[in-house]
Amino acid sequence: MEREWNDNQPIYRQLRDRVVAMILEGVLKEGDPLPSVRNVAAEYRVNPLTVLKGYQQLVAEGLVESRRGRGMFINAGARSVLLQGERQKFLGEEWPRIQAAIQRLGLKVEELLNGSRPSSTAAPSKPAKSDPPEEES
Amino acid sequence: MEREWNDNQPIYRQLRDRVVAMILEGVLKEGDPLPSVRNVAAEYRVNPLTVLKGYQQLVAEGLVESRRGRGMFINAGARSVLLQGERQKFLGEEWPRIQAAIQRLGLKVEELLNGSRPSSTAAPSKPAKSDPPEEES
DNA sequence: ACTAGTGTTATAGTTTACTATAACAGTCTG
DNA sequence: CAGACTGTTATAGTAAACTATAACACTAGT
Repeated sequence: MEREWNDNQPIYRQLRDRVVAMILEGVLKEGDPLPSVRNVAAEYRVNPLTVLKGYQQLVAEGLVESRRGRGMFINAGARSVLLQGERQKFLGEEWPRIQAAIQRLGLKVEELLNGSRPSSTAAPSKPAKSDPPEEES
Repeated sequence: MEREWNDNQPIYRQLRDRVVAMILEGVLKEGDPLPSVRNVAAEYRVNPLTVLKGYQQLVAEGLVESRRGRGMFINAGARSVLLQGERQKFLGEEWPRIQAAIQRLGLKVEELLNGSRPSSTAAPSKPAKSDPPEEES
């Protein structure tokens, strides 16, 4: 897990998203306990309240159940619910935006979807003026 | 132009992004004036200060020049600088995240390339349990 | 000079996200 | 019961984003 935060989004939501990702990836299975609020807070150097807020987001979505004194546990069916809901959200809200951005930048969607698996430090050095969309000065 | 705001990101940055998009799309050409701070503020029902903040972001990036009493104007070279910088940012920061999400959701390249130009009300109804990645319970 | 259009700055208040510190409330183990 | 884990709530403070209102500074047209 990464220990750093993205400026674009509040920590508690990023936290929620990470748990969601872990569920989808199968790292966390249904019935499993989430790492404890205090543990996460300590490990990530973040306030326990912030962690709690992220977790309660998941409770509110019905993905996780909280049992006082025991911990927080992933509900049955969480994964398939997520798979469906997140898909819809992605296809309906994110992907269109992303696609527009790709087009604006003169990039090819197919190329991105096919050939690209940049493991980590993949900094493409200057596309060097490839194909600017129309130019009608 | 849309009149609505995304909760995920501060308005001033969304504003900045829209101008960037307009430059890339050629809606705004180099030398053109940006719509005035007060106009935008009025049209979008937003505080002039918020608009200014978005615009000054562009000034700080060297994309736009501000001339007191005249307006704010798009600098020469803005477009190509943008094309390069935004590409790098996209490929380096956004795309890896997006790709991970696509994989997690088990989305298929065809789904993304085909069905994804929903003019408005396009709600895909239940992908109906297509292909969950491994299942080893 | 006046006016109406630009960008810019000042003052001040609200809301949200995050923080620190501390206490409360259950569960389980010894 | 004591102690060590869980989640939860309370209190209070900081910083960022946004807002309302108002004034200042500059440019251009009349």
